[in-house]
Amino acid sequence: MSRKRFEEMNCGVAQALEQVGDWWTLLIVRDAFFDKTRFSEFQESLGIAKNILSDRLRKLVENGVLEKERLPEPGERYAYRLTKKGRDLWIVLTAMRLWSDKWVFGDGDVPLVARESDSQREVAALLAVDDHGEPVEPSKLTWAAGPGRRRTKKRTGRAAT
Amino acid sequence: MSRKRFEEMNCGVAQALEQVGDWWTLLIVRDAFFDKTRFSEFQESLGIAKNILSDRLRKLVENGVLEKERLPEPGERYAYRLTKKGRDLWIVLTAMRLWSDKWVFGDGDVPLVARESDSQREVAALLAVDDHGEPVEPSKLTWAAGPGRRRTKKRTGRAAT
DNA sequence: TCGATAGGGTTTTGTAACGCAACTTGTATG
DNA sequence: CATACAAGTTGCGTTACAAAACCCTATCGA
Repeated sequence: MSRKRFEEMNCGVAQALEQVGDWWTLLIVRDAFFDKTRFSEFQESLGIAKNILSDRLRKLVENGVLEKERLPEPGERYAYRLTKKGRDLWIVLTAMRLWSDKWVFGDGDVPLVARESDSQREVAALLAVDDHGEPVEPSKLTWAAGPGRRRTKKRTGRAAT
Repeated sequence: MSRKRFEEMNCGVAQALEQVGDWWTLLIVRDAFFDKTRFSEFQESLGIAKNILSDRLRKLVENGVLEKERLPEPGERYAYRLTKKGRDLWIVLTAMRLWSDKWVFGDGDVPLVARESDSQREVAALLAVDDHGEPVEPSKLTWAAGPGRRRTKKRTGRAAT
């Protein structure tokens, strides 16, 4: 049976998974942040099968996360670059990396840090802020329906965010 | 052959994917944030097959993201609750949700918002900060090797973060 | 006490997705 | 002309996933 799709789920997490929730996709995006642009660069770096890489790159381009550009070099050479939408995934990757730093690697075993290039200050955490940039206390957060909230068809009640 | 594992990749993103990068896993965690605790609650909410749910819950418990508690109720009743490690995934879910709000739903179609319970202030963004809580400029960020950085075995050079 | 019901799974079975290797295409270079 | 390389495509075998059916334990109701 085909893998279940999350498109119809009225939930941002599900939608993000739909576009980048694949095993390889986020790693390709991560490599793109490291200025990798070429098919062969992704392939070597990730050890991914070529047909899988081909498929993922195509989907990423379709979804507007990457853009494909033909290079003026000899032969059929392409560059895959992050779009604005793709660069906005930076925060997702950072959230995952910080979580792993804390819970998988632990202090002292962190393999990679992000720094502001001029000041060399390190990104230590992500802070939730409101629309004025004022911090919001994470422990006090609750969820509420937004303007685009749909009821699901089957159950009238609570869940199925 | 078997799906490639990312355990050996010395990269936080890969490690996070290894533990919660599955199609269903993050959605289960999301439901856990909505105070769902019971097998049947997850199943109804997600429409997931019972064997898959069983498998994912087991792995989440193994990885310390959820803990399984036997309830004093009649029958074999269990509650699955987020551990501290699991609750720390809040930031990852939020990052994905905000990304989708911006790039998939768009303004006005956001299905869900997070608010501080007393002030009702809405989480509008995530801000990268250094260890003093001072904001870091995202556009200026670069990556650097951390203390736990390993070289990969096969290629001596550049990549394989 | 015997069946019905419910939660929380396992087993079975089919299929889609994955992974590998081999092949293809287009363009340069020796 | 032969070779090399990038960027795929094709074919094929295996695996993991999904759906449905089944199972086990426990309580409740008659």
